[in-house]
Amino acid sequence: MADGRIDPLAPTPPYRQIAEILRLRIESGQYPPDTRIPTESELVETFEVARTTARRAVSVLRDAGLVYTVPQRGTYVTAPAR
Amino acid sequence: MADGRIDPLAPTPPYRQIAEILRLRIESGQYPPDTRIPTESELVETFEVARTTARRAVSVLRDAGLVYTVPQRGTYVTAPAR
DNA sequence: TGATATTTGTACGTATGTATT
DNA sequence: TAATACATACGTACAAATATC
Repeated sequence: MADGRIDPLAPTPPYRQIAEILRLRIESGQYPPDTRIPTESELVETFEVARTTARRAVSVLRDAGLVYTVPQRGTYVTAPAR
Repeated sequence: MADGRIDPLAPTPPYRQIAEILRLRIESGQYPPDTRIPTESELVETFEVARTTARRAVSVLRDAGLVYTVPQRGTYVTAPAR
């Protein structure tokens, strides 16, 4: 599940699969620092999950310090410390 | 809202109010280390909130390291480092 | 000025799975 | 065989702030 799709039946729950996919995109530079990652609605459409699940995936990245969320704006990739 | 009840209309959301109440109980010794705090169902009944909200309150304490959850057992007060 | 759309925040209810007691 | 308890997921609704027209 290296990219694009998740497996709803896999032992790893969808929210973690999505978090992992997004994490890979961040670390690969596909989502550069301070750029916005997909909105919750976009994640819902892309991965065909409920918004709750999409939000939870994002919260994993936020807890990990990989992204930061600006209310009413979006979620952005954390710029590395310099 | 020092104890017992929450205000669903207060600017501080219910899940944070509940977390704060539980935190006060822990820090006051009402819930000693390694004892179990109320179950999700008990929190639902006590504070009259949805289970999701009760879970969320507990997750705040868990993230803060104040409690630890044992799946299928319950959530317990973290013993202080010695 | 006003209306609309977008996006996140919060909360509700419900269902199923899994593990323990 | 229940009953208990947490984990995950679904869908839904409304609020608040922002952006856009």
